[in-house]
Amino acid sequence: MATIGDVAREAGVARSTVSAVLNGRKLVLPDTRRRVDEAIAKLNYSVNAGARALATSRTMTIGVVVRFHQAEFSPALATYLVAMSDAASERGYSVMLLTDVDGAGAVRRAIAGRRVDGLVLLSVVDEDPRLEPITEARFPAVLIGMPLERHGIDAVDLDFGAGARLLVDHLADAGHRAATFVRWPDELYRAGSTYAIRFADAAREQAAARGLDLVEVACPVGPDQVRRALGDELRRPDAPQAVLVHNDAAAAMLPFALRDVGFEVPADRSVVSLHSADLAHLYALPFTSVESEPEGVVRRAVELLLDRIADPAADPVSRLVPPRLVHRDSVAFRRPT
Amino acid sequence: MATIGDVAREAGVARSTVSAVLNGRKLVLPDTRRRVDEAIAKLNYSVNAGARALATSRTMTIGVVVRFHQAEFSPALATYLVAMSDAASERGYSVMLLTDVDGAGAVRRAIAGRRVDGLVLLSVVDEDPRLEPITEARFPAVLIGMPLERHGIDAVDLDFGAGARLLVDHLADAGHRAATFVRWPDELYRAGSTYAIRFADAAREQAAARGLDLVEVACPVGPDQVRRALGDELRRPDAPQAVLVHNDAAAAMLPFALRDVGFEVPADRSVVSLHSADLAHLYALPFTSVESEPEGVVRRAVELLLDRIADPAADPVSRLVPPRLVHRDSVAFRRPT
DNA sequence: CTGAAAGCGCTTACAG
DNA sequence: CTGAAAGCGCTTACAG
Repeated sequence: MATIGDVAREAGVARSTVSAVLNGRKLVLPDTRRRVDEAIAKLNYSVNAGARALATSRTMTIGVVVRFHQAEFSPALATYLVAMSDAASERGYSVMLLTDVDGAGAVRRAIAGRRVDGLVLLSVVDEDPRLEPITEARFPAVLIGMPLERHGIDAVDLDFGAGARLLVDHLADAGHRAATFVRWPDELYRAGSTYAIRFADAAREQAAARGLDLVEVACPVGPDQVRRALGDELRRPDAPQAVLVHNDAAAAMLPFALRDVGFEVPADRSVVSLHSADLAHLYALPFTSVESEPEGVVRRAVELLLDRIADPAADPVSRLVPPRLVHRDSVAFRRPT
Repeated sequence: MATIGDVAREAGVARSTVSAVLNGRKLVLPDTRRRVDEAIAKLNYSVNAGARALATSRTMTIGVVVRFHQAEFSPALATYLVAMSDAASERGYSVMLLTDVDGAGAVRRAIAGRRVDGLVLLSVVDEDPRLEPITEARFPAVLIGMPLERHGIDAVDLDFGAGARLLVDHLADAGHRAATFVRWPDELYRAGSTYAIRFADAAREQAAARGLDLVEVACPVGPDQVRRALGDELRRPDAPQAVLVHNDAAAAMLPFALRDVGFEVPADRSVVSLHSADLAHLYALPFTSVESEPEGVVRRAVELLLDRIADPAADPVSRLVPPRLVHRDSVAFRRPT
């Protein structure tokens, strides 16, 4: 493999001159630049990223720390990772995958080995143990997720609170006065899942404000159990005419549960949901809904991280990505009773 | 951040001595080693991976080239990526994500920038354009997928042919003489999807050998269309009593399609399938089946790659991971007619 | 067994 | 505008 020295020799200039044209610095005579470019092409030269990293102490790679969490909906993870890599490479960065059951250890090692310029943490929860090594080293990082206590670390996430309000308003605007709120299992809230908590809190508050009665149902785990639980709930004689869903498994199974009990949407039930965009696509979910925005969230995260790398001392920033309501005619208008 | 020089000074030895203990070389007096270890602990030193890479010309990272393919079942991708990272880090390697619509370009750049010691290509198809830059540079790489022409590149994949034979045998052993073969859309075969082709070829051959009539149904794309197509097929009066599935969307929708037409498994239909392990888990698929083995395949791929990096001149190897049949009582015994 | 020296392939002041 | 020199943080022969 050719080195910068080979190119310099071929072009009859100093290595620093080659470096100058490589880095697009001015102050190189057009003619010299041309000779260097020719030498580069002739030798098929390409700069050694590692050597450059050592000289500049910038690796031009960001680490993405994925939390290993069987319980959650993993299919969406690939979308986040690919989007991350795409967004990063647009800005000249590469992405290194950091997986380890011991997330804090992975973070610590990544920082210590100086293999990355910054970190993106996926699926951040409240009291996330991965935050400590970051604050300790004052290392550039951004959280995807919005824990209550961010310890001065930048964070970005979909605005789940606003999403909940959008959905509740949509039901209330259509004249509904009560809704079944199908939500995640209790464990998820206890585990500090920030999006689940923010959605539920906002949903309750907005429902109260709009005079919508919320009947909460915590879903079990596992497709069959979910389907059965939904069926039982739908069959209840005093069940509300509307369903508000924040639970990917439930959103996926609801069409089947509705069919099980012979209900049509929106004739028998109005349904709104907030769920993963991947899930919606995979199951072709037919509900008016707010969907996660992996590309938007990830793009913001990468922007924030590069800003942070550029200016480590700037004030910490938290960014909520505004949710969008996608209409799919799953809500019927009810006359106020 | 402390450097090796700081440690050497602290311990009162030469930098080369620190390097020796760092790399576990013998020939360091126990006492010296102890002093060095103490200095390392005191300074919280950790070797700079980039500098080491430059000195050794081994980056200790492998690149994974993911092909961006909306049509396929992406949810499984995350499992492959995480498994890859886990397997790599067990061996002291990191994983860099290489995503680019231009796969060949991504490969070329990764090789040129010397950011990785080797490459793993995901979802390889026949005539895959990413192979050329690899053979051209004689760069260590392994394919996940088994294209007809491997150009001397190592490859590993689940043995889809053996999987097909296992399933066909299972039906034939149970006395079935005919089966509906629900397979992928024609485009996938035309696109050179190696697993689809190998499964279909082996299924046909084994079915012929075992006297099992195969009625082929190429599934459409999209959950609703798939479900409808399956329902139509099941309702056909002359349809076989058995169903052989190789199509993830169909496997996922089949339980619902069966319910749509009021069929029980295995009473009304015997079903066997080969599908993604992630899919099986996500939908809790109740079929006797062969499942993809992401962890096994990925682990083998990483092993092969590290072997290749260690010995670039060794003969190319192709490894088929043996499939396992998981029994779920979805096949009924039929008396020979 | 330990240490001084050269080198990995770059970049970046700094003279000229 | 160009080039010689030092340095980034390691490793690896090679003397001693």
